[in-house]
Amino acid sequence: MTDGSEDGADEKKPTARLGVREIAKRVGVAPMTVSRVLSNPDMVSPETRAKVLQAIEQAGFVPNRLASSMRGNGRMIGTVVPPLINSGIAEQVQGMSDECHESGYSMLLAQGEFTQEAEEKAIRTLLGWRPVGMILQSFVQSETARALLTSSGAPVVEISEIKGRKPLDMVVGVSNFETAYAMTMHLAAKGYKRIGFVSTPVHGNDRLQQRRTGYNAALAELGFKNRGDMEVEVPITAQGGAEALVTLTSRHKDIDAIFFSSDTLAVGAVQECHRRGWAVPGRIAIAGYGDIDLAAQLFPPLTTVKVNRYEMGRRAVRQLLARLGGDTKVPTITSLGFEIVDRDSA
Amino acid sequence: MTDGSEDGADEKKPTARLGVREIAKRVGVAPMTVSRVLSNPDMVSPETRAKVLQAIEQAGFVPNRLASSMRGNGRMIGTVVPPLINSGIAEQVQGMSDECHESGYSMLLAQGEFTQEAEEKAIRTLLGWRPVGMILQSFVQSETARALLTSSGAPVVEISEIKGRKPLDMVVGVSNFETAYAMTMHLAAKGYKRIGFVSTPVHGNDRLQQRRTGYNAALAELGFKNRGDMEVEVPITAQGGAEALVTLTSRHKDIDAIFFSSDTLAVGAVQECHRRGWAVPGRIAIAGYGDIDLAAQLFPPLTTVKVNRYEMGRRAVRQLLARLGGDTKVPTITSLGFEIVDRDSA
DNA sequence: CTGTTAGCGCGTTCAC
DNA sequence: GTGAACGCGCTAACAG
Repeated sequence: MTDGSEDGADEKKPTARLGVREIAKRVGVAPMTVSRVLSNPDMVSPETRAKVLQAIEQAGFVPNRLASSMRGNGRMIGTVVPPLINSGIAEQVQGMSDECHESGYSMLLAQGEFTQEAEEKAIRTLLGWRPVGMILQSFVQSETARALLTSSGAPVVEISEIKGRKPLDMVVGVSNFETAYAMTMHLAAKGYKRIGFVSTPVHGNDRLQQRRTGYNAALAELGFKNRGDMEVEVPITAQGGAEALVTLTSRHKDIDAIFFSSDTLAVGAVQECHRRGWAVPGRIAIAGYGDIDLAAQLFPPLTTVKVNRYEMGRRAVRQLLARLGGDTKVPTITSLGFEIVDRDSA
Repeated sequence: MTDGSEDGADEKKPTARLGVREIAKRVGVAPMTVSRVLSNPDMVSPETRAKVLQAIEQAGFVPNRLASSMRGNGRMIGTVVPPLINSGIAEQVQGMSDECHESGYSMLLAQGEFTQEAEEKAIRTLLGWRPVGMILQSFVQSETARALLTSSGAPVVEISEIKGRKPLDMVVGVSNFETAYAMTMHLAAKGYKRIGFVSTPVHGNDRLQQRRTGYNAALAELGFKNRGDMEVEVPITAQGGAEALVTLTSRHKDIDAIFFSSDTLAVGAVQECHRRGWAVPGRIAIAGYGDIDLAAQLFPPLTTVKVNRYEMGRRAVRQLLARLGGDTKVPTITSLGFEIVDRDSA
């Protein structure tokens, strides 16, 4: 049944499946020895080791990590992220990926901006692979998902808002409230008195919610007015930013500054200003969030909130690995700093 | 040894590991029945099925895909991609991811721009997970890696240059040669006579190599000169684009157009022009590649080459799945179209 | 240092 | 429609 090409003899099937077993047979040692060469080379005598390694090389043998994982030696980290396009998430993924590979782990990726059901499904799928740890890009919404995560026993890092809801396990992030509060105050300090706020849809996104809250907290403290009419939600595209600018400036003739919750939006708005011949910040000041690569090069250079997304990704993985390494006093919450980068656009 | 908390009695360990076995026991059926409920529900009587599903739900059981994979029922696709930042690759990843999840597959991601050794290592790691298929973002360089891939038996899609080296298996992509040739001709047709070319480092990147070749082929056909001094390589950042603009314009006072191999670079160059008060395209024309979201919103709107990266990602996965589904006459090469988007910057 | 034994969770015969 | 037994590739634990 297996292969009809050779005689029925039981010797030397040409297609014998490659495994530690087969390698062991070829070298004349026990499978366990091969396994040790792979994971604890020091426990094997140099000569044996050399012979085994050579056989492995020559056979093109790649150890089966599925089997290792089943025996409790998993090296996979599962992660679910929002859409990569325009969002700055790409840098986080890069950071996670770099850190993972440097430590010999692989990264399983699931994507989507989530309804509770979709989030739950993604998490369920990931958990099916029995990852040794999970990294999520926001607080988990669904109760079922939280239960699943907990009972999986895998450590979890949420990259999210630092304050607020009780984390499932560990959190890495910045206080979005603080950043937005700080930027709003910064704009006020520079003399702007009518400050608008533009973001992508906040529903179900605790980071954006906190930014909006921070903005409003600052306004309240300053005694500035906002009956909700200083805020707009748009899709995360340059066009969205341009449209928000139009909406807000036509709604409020005297608006003098707009704080965008994403550099992508801010860049779009600046282009719209050029198109209309409006001076930035003369006619209207523009501030962004994220400090993307383009921000410093933009004309005029963009005032923005700098958060080190790449580092956030790395940290998340590092915390996970520390916990896995048995480090019992890994911090539950890691708050990365941020910076208000004051350039010319505001 | 397993758990010291309960009495030594052999009944009802509270932490009995959850598997089909355990679910089966709770419902009072055989493990196989549970398995069938999961994969071939129709083979089980409705009442039994309902009971099983309920037990699964209530226990929070997530089937172990590692085990399924070991039995030849894998649902994982491995992929190695260049850095996500600024590169437009994010859209491809999004496309792959969407298509994967819609079809019930998971995506294992490895990253890096590659030396041969790094590429080989990444591929080896991925193959360790026994993916049912692999998607690579360029032609595989290393002979060893090619051998590994081949002997793994997994179908492979290279997202790459369409023409040139013989593909390992399947290819999805555009002809970068054609696109660059077309854009260069387009610029010439609009009257530009001194056309420069800027790209990120082409070494080891067949797509960029083909773009440069296409550009040069067009120049030659047009009778335009380029002794290599009309070309510059810079990092893939907005700043890189700005610097390339400066380099090229100071080297050639009469240069009248620059074709950037990436929109990111072109956007940076346009900002530099604003800074210098140069009219675009009056003083110098700028063309990009990729048609990123910002391109259409840029001031002035960017003339660029549009390739549907998201769709490329989806197609790659679809080809893989078609092959896996037993479709024997899956095309080996899929060439997606492209479009010269003529806007105002050139 | 090396070999032996047992079993991870599931799918797959092949009987009933 | 259902169940029992075996094996996938690897490795922890214990001998030798």
